[in-house]
Amino acid sequence: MNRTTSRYSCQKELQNADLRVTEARLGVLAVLKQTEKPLAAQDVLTYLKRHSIRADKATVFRIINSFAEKGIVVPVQFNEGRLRFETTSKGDHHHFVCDNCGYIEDISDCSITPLADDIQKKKGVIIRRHSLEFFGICTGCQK
Amino acid sequence: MNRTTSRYSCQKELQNADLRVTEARLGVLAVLKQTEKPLAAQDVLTYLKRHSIRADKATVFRIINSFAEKGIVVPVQFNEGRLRFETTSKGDHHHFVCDNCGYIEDISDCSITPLADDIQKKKGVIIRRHSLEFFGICTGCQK
DNA sequence: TTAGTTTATGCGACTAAGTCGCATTTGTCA
DNA sequence: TGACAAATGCGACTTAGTCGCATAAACTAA
Repeated sequence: MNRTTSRYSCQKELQNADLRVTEARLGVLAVLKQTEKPLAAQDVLTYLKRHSIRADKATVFRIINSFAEKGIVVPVQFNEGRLRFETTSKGDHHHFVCDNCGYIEDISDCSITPLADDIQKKKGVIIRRHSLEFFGICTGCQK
Repeated sequence: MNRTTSRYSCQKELQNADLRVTEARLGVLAVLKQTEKPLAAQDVLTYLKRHSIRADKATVFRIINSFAEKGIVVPVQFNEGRLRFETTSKGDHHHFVCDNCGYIEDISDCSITPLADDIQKKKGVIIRRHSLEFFGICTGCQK
């Protein structure tokens, strides 16, 4: 576990977000921070169980929702019938999802910001967030 | 009901897609074609009931899935915990969704195709579809 | 037009994601 | 340390979506 997922740094992050520090919240934050791909609530729950952190399903959902409200995580969806979440600390990026094997790859070299600015000007709306996902076949599944 | 949602044109479209023509399918296709914004299965079901077209929930899901397989509709997701669908006849476009009132606006003057091409080349993946949604506050909710 | 085959549908049961209320426990701060 | 507010566990619940199976309807060819 590196600096950004240490217990201490997670603790500070929760406090900065005005959230009480609990075992469950530390665990949820840690797994979301140390995992590459966006996680569904069920994945988080499994991780917590494996690390002997007691937390109910409802609690995990409540924690994730509170993180989302505070802007610590954002929802991501891959047409799976459930939401995934990832930390905002990863910065603005997008995803490629393989339709065949579910492989997820981050796409970071693709800026949408100018497009968003353009839309804001033309339509008069305020854009706070966007989601861009590409679906197709990964290199492995092409063989 | 105009030319593109007439019973006859829907009938032809189903036949072209190699799908049997049934009342339920005609109804689902018609409502998806004549509605501006993407619809959830429940919305379709409500429309069918209102038009006295008898169709079970499972049937509607099966119909929508078969349409998606044939490329007649594509899934759209707004972080709602359910999928919406819209006809592909609307062409490549994206959406702005108001976080406050749920208002949906089509964004058509925003081309992602060059970006997708770029990613395909760089990463070696094949991109078949993408989804781009903007979330924020619509003009009405800013007042 | 009809008989026969294939496919779609209705029904009901089921799963999985996510929510909610309420009693209890835990974190925080004075 | 004690009081209060907030978080949690539990269980019931809702909603999206799926599945199997018997029946009904659509297509095909004669």
